[in-house]
Amino acid sequence: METTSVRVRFAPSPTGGLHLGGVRTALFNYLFARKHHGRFILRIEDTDQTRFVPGAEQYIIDCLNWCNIAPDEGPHLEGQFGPYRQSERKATYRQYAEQLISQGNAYYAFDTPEELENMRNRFRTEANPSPQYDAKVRLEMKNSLTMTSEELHQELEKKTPYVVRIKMPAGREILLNDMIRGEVRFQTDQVDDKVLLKADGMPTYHLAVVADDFAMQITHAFRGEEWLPSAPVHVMLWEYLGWKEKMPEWAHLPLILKPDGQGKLSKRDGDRLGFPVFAMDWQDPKSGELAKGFKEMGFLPEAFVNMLAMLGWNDGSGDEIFTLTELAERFSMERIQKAGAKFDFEKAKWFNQEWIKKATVETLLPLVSAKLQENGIEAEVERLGKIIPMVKERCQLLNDFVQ
RNA sequence: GGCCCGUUGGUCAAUCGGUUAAGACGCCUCCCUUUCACGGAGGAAUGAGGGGUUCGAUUCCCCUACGGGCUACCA
Repeated sequence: METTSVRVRFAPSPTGGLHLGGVRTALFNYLFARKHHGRFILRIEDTDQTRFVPGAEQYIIDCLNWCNIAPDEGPHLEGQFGPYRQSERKATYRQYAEQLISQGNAYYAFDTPEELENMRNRFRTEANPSPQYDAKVRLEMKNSLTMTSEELHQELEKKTPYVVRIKMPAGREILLNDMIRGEVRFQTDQVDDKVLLKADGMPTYHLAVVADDFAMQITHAFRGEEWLPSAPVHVMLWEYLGWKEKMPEWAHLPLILKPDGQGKLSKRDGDRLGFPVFAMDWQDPKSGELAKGFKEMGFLPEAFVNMLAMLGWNDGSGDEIFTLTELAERFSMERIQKAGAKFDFEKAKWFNQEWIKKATVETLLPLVSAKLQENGIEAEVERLGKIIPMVKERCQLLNDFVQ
């Protein structure tokens, strides 16, 4: 049946440059789709109007194209599951939020930011530094669970700003079967009543992923490990909305860590240690600040993608140099590492060197001559064609040809 | 603090109860080479700690330690 075919999505927010971890998530989605002859979808999660950055969406598409992992469906393509931009699906989210409210699985909350702050201050103790809006406190807050229906109608009538929160059930255990981690269990009492619909009418990530993964018939949902703690919210939503049988299989990918020290790799680490963390150059339209990309630094896309695939995954053979097609053939979620991996720029350069050695003069020639031109050097094609094979053995980066 | 995830050399990592615990990057030594690189031959370097289970644990279970993530009307 058609409906059982694999559909996966890469769902970034258009908030800036495309980070290594983001590209790798996209890559694993792509590889999985190719391996299973499925569809790879790009969905733009632009629900946070305050963080929206113009140009970021096109930039993401450009990065995927450069990496040769172009999506099959997306905002820039035809597709029967659109729109592929969440800002354009706004109406559907509200509809689901209202459905949840009428079912008693969600509620209106009128607490102002100040009131929330007060609540946190009031409940904050040494033992509980960050109090949550959960079953214990929701009955003390200003929401449709604590108001009479008259009060509720009044507030709604007055157009008082509100959010919609999920009502997490009490005393339940939620079991998540993660393709990488196996069974993960959560107690519903430990998770708070997350906001589903914001005061501006936009959904939060939580509502949007579930609604869209359902609408777009996503069969396997891969995302970074930072999402694991909110997975129980998503599972509850799939259940509340009555789609539990259609819930995708989850996989939470390990993080890419700083080469030194600890923690997630950030753009700052790249600046500090002298390597890029974005796929391509990214210029922030506001500050004008330019962040270097692997492409501009002289990486071949084949090498970049190869390197990323091997960061947290291997096929068990010990081989390391693979084309995208070979990767797709050998790829399996089960062989993805559970622990985060420290990024090693030296190893990344080695991958590039291997790919430069493998590359033919024909593929290198236009790239090298472009590099030379960037540096104001004009070179005859014929001469270049002779020089490249002589020097490519000693080049780690495309930029090394310039010297 | 709570919840969740993780832990094999400096780094990426193989091993799916029995191995002299692969391989790669980096590092070191030597060879090749006018230099660098490439290539070749070697070398140093690893199972966090403690309990179990088992004839036998890196591998399975528990505890501890350590690391990471989350704890927003951000994703």
